[in-house]
Amino acid sequence: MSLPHAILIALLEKPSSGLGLTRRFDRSIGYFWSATHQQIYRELGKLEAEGQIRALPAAQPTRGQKKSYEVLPAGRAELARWTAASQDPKPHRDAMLLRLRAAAVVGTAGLEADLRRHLDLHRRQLAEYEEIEKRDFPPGNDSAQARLQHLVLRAGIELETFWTQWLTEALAELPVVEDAPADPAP
Amino acid sequence: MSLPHAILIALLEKPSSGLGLTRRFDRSIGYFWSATHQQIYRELGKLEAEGQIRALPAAQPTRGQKKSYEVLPAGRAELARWTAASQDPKPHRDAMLLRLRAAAVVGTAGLEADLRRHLDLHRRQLAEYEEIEKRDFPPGNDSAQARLQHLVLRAGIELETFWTQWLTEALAELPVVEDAPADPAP
DNA sequence: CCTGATTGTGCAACTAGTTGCATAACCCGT
DNA sequence: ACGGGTTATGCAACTAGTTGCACAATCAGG
Repeated sequence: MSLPHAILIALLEKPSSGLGLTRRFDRSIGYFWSATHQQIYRELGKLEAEGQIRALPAAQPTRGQKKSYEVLPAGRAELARWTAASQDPKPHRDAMLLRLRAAAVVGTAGLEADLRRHLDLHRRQLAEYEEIEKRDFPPGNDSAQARLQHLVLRAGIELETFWTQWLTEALAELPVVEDAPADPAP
Repeated sequence: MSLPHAILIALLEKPSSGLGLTRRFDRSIGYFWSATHQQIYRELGKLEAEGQIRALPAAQPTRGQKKSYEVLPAGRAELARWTAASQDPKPHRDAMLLRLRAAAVVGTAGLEADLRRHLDLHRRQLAEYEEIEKRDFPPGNDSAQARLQHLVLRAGIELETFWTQWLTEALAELPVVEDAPADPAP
């Protein structure tokens, strides 16, 4: 149950509206957590009801009106509690690894195009993270906060680097095995 | 929707019962997909109803009876179709990255113990994968099937390697930023 | 033999995340 | 002042995964 905490972090870093949060989850926050706007609105409602956040006064909080939230002390306390609590790592699931393993039994036919597409997506993501790094973490800024945030961004960068390398290797393996033993061969 | 396909792969590699599958998902299959026994039994039921797999005859398929399944042609075809189909990568979510980012705002108090615990878990996982590599992929075996399976295992090994390095770095950052102190126990 | 642990299968309820759609205001060009 | 795009908020239904429990068969030890 981490989405509410991701939202608390984002709001502590900068109070925002639902859509503002959605945009930030699509961009920089995306390298450690992702969420759709529906999840975010639902969670904002819950967090407000629980007294962990509150809407900043602006005008009527009617529909179609921008409504910004800030974190209350209770929310900060809950976040600190959660951060320090022991948690088991969630099991990983990766469909691309699964598909490669499937290709070992049913053949690699049709796989190459999507491998290339994923490689491209990961390269773009990597480029974007490196852009963020250049912009937000220039050498010399060594405040404790910045170092921790940079560490998290580095994880994103290194994971994307891994995937681009791995997908490149996978593509190199493909042509060698280009057969499709689709049916039970005698 | 990948669990049924993970099961098809596992059954193609070796027909098994529900519990057998559960064990394999906990072990070697775990580096690309994980599932609980309840998920597996539910999915086996569905796959059988759809005619993608069938129970091997053994005795009465009553409760408490071991019941093994094998993949039917329809199942193999569906797996080949799924493998070749274009799929978007799922967004990643990692609670530990989230907690580090939280620590940048609410302090790192209480985090160290769990970082160490995770580091230990990833080291063990890495050792286990390297054991599998030594056992199942000795140098020289260069069949197409083996190369693809090895590639997938390498992904697991390299990801675990990344995490052990990253967590080590994270631990190195901690003492420097020990703010929000309550009762530090050195 | 009976008993209690282990193996093996399974249901039901819950939690988290996704998809599809609805609605309202506001902004801009004609 | 009107029609169409964009911004912003939100509900409802669905899918996937998790948790907690139930229950039958089998097997080992007293």
